[in-house]
Amino acid sequence: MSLTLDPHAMGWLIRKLESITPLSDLDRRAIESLSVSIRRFEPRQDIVRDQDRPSQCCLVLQGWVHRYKLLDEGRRQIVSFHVPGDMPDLQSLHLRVMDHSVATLTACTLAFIPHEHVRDLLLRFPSLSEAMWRDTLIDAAIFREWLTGVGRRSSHARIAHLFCEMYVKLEAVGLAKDHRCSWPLTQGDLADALGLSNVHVNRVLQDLRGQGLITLRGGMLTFEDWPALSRLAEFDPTYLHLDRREAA
Amino acid sequence: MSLTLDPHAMGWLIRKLESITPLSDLDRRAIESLSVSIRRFEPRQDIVRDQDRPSQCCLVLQGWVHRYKLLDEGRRQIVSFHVPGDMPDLQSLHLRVMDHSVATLTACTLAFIPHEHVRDLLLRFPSLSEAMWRDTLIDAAIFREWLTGVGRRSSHARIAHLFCEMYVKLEAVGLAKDHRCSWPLTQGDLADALGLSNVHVNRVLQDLRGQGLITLRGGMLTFEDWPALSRLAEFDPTYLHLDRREAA
DNA sequence: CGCCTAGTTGACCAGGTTCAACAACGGTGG
DNA sequence: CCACCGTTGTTGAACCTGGTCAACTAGGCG
Repeated sequence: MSLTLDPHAMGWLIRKLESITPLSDLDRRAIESLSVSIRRFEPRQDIVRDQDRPSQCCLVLQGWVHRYKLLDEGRRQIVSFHVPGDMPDLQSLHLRVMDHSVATLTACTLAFIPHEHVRDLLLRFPSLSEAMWRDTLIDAAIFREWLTGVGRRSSHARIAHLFCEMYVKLEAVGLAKDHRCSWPLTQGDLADALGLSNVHVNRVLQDLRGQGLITLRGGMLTFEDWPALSRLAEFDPTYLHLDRREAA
Repeated sequence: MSLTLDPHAMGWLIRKLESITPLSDLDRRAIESLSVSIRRFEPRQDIVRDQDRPSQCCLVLQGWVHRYKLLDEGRRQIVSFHVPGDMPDLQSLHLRVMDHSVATLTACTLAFIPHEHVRDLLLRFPSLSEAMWRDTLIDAAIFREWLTGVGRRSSHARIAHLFCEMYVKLEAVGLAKDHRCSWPLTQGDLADALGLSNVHVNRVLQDLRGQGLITLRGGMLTFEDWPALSRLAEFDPTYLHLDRREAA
């Protein structure tokens, strides 16, 4: 649990930031020089809780993480999913009190970086400050898209949309290709993210499978017909604000 | 339309930022020294459109503004409402392409500040950079709360929650008190913000009026029973991250 | 006065929820 | 190796919140 230098761990963060903005060699080296402490977590374990005042940020190295809010009578709203490279509570840097919880979905490896170190880094490297601010802005853009989905999209489109979104995010950091990716969410998780009941999620999934759009089995998701699915979802990845220089 | 120095205009921004974080004299004077161009807008006029690449940020000086996304078949999702002191497209500073539109709700007065001036200001005053980053993070926190509402709250609670939220925001910049505030939204706007139909909004409003919780007439909203309404809404203002030093 | 927008009402309808029971799966311990 | 158990997934039936459509009313403004 001591602070260690682990350039391999920081590689995830570099790759993630480079998926949304260009970094200089200097930036990369600055990130690599961060001391972090690495911790393993069980599946479904809280990392930070609503009302906490964290003094460090976490970086996902392995596994999936989610953020959620709890309401009365056990109602839960999941507000985001995170994969390696993401810093799910970067915001705690400037928002003292947590207004939601962060927890693992699968078994995870996380790196923790004290706020002071991050603050120091950002003061010394304004370009990194910009990159991380940008990251939190993309986070917000995804919230807007989810809000739009829950507010105005059919249950079919909502589920399809989340599939597309996560695939594109995973692909951007090299964790998915060929329209296949791992899918560790339960139907209950999906329901709580999309404002549906788990029964209904189950029925829509069967329908999407029946239409030959996806295969979902054993924690693996395959897009059998990406064009049809993304059309059904009205999926337009602009809101993810990826920096696709290679696509030019 | 020329750039002018207008400390009075910038007063709104100062008041807004001070509602969420302390500012130094230096910070305040730096903001006041910004050159801005002031423009008036008609009600329901677009300010920035989806897919645009704005080169300036706007600051609301008068009136209400909203942000929205358009889907097929005329479906609309409103993702936020903004009041004087807010900078609804501050994010465009780091997100080149708009993923939604910004438009007025009422007649408005807006100040425009070129991105370069803002960038320059933030580089010279890291504390302002922090304050504005924090502002965008609170923006995101509000998205999360809306998402939770649309996903998991009843229509009654959703409407009540929005009433509470806007009142607290207005009160924080001195635009509301005594549980009364102006309310320029149509029932259709409310519906598109909350993922409901306007017919249903109409019925819920009548119900809230019937229960003696609110009065809503002639663009004026009165909370007749704040405790009951905020309880119904499960409203907890933590997510607004206001800096309530005076409340200590 | 007349027009346009916003608000209101009723009747009908449907997407999605709830409840309850059961099946499939994976991991654990005997 | 198998029996057991908890979790996740699946199914059916009844129900209900909220949507749709269509008509009508009330204000606000030129």
